[in-house]
Amino acid sequence: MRVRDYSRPTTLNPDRLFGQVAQKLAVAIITGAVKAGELLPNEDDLRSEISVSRTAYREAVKILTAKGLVEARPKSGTRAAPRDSWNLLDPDVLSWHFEADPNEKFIRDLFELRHFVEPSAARLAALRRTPADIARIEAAFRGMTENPPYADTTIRADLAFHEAIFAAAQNSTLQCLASVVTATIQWTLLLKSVDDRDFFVASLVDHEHILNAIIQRDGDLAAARMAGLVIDSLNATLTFLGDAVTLANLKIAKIKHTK
Amino acid sequence: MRVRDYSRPTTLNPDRLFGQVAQKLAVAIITGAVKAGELLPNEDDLRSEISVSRTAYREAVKILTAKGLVEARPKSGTRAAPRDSWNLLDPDVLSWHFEADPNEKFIRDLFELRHFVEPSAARLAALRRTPADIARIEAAFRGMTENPPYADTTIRADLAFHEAIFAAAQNSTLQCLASVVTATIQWTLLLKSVDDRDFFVASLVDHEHILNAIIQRDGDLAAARMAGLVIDSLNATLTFLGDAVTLANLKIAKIKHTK
DNA sequence: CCTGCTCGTATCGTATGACTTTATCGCAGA
DNA sequence: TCTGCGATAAAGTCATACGATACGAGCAGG
Repeated sequence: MRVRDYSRPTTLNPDRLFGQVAQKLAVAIITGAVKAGELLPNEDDLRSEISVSRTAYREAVKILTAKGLVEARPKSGTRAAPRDSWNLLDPDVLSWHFEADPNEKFIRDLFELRHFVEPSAARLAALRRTPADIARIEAAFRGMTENPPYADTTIRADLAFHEAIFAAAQNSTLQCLASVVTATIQWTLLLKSVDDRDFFVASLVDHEHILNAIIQRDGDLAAARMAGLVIDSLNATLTFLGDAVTLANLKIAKIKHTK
Repeated sequence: MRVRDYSRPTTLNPDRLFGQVAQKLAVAIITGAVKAGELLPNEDDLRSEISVSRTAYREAVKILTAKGLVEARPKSGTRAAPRDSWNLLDPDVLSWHFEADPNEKFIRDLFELRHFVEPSAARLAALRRTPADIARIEAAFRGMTENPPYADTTIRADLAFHEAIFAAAQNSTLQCLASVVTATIQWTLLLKSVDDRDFFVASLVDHEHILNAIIQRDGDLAAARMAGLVIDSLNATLTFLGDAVTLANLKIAKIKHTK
């Protein structure tokens, strides 16, 4: 899929071997290429894909185990785990989903969760923000206005805007959900009708309103406007999601966009 | 701390060597015994604690890396990561916190997040529940009423009650936050004034109200009553949290309780 | 023919030693 | 003082070996 991944490098150094193996296996599980049955036999995998040692393979499996994607039992083998035991909120698991065909239910679930959480985060941010928080949010907003609509720096600024709001909420556990928000934003960028200037401008206005509400310490307003922004994003995303979306469509869309 | 851990065995087979090492290291990081600096040198740890091979040690480190607790860089060493890069919502990370002194800010954060999320989950459950969901929630509720107040089975039923509600909400990503709820419940049991019959009875009534609201498909009511239950839990928990709580106090409290 | 026991095999867990890669730090030279 | 190169330390990778055990196949007995 080769989606530009804006998430900071968390676990999987893509240049490290075990990270590559982990991602490869993870994608195989997420796409459903490997169901909830046996994993590709150790040695077969080693031999066919890239010849890696048992060490690298096992460390990759340990990473997947830690994220709930596989269950290794002493002698029965290493099986892919059922979906409801995956740590779907793990940043790596979220980003691995970009390598698979878009799953409409999953994306809807993500937006639903975001819709529950991010307005609350905005409310807290309005009530608790420090001057430093304001500065950080404003800086991110400036990054969105001073760069071309869908440029790389603009997108990063957008993600930084939302992360800064979560940080301003001063709740360490809530902050872990910022990765859910950034994931939905990336899904929107990927799925919505491309080069949509109107959407961009409207989104910019939404962001400004949120920023102002936070500056004014108006928690309810910040929450309401954040909720509105989430709804708008979801709608923009769903324009594409209605049809059966596959990697093939997406590639076509991206090609159209670039040329 | 030796808290009875009610979370289902996720990653860390406690009988497996790498799991023990991972937990030991994780607790050292969470308690702050290891700051955001170097980890205990590889060989030292191997030699002093339990002599484990490099294999086991490295696999433990990989688990911690996957959960964001440590960052391993080729030459600079394996350092404990700053707290804001931990996956605090990971079930294992949550349960490892029970091995450390209670951190009031952290527990408040957990409750705050729960207060944002669980009422929404209850609302969705009321709107989307299937007959099977109802049966599951009812079974859990019966488990709470038909057993002695703070018995093991009762506590498990309590946790099952909340998990069943999340399941009924039919949102895979939301469901991952059920572990946050179960963690707060365990913190409550650990911290509140023990053998508090009044609290138990009141809690039982709250649970019944929530169950009825879900049966009646009244989303708003279910959400409101769930919010109330969360607030009550928090208050019961904070009666103890006001003072400086240490493992020592807790042990005393538990001893008092048992004799 | 069916049941049950035993043994072999596959696979994970653990251990060990050696070699490679990479990034940091310090030294030397400009 | 600044620059750059090399020594070095730690993680990463590989190969190999052995132990333990769950599962299944095959054999023996009813």
